[in-house]
Amino acid sequence: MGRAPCCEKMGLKKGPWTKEEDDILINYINQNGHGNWRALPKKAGLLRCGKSCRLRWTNYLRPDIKRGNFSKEEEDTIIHLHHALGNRWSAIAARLPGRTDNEIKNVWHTHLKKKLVKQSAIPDPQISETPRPAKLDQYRHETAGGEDSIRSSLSTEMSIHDQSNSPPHSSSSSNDDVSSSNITTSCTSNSNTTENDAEMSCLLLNNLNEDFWLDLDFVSCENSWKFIGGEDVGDYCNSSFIINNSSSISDDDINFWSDPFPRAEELPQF
DNA sequence: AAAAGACACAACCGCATTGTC
DNA sequence: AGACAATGCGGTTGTGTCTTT
Repeated sequence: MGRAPCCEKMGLKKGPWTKEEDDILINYINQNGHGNWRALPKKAGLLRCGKSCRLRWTNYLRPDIKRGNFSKEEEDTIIHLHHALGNRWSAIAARLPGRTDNEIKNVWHTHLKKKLVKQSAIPDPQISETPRPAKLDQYRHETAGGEDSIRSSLSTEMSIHDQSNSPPHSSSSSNDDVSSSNITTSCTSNSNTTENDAEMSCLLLNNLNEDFWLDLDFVSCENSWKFIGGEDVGDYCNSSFIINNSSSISDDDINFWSDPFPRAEELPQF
């Protein structure tokens, strides 16, 4: 009945792996692939459970794992993504080639969380929400009057670009495509907005993460769209990128501001 | 020099999700 | 549709190492 408990069988070894065990596992996987993890230890001659083998391989022995200290850029990326995604370590790891979720989780708990608390003097180690909504509202208020109507260029349902064939909110196509840096978008006008409301809601799918749909707000800028924020997108509200009506956007189009929110003078004039 | 405490990180545990029959 | 197996994921723990007293 139910799932067989891991390592329950007598005689299965636990604890730190020895060099000999590592060598056996590496040699076996290099020759045969890992296939069925549960069956692997028996076939390879290891007194370990399959789960232990899988973790050892994915977190330590895999040849593409990058060892050593995290760079400043990697730390910044983790901080940004953690703000956006929370403790979704595997999703964060997908953005850091060669780093594992376990490693990122450890770095977060041992370094970055403390560093952030120290820097921001936030008393709660659970780094809190930034006061984004007020700033966003202020920015929206400041910019709303200068907008030309976007309706002339929008149909009720408009696709800016969708280079995948997946419909919005479809999440099945890119589960394993963590190496891709493309971001696809589809976009629909918000029927609740007024004629003068230059905002529209966009759904943005980051191909790096299967369910990383974000509800974003954009304002028009000539034939492009300027991202200004959105709901529940964490630090992505700090992002600035332009989506051209005719092209997809890539990671290169995303530039994180260093400040929590863009200052007015940093924004392009529409 | 030794003990105690702090830290870093590999590994484990158990629940959730996905796949298969 | 339901049961079971396999795998993924995040939280937690154990242990070795470093630092402080």
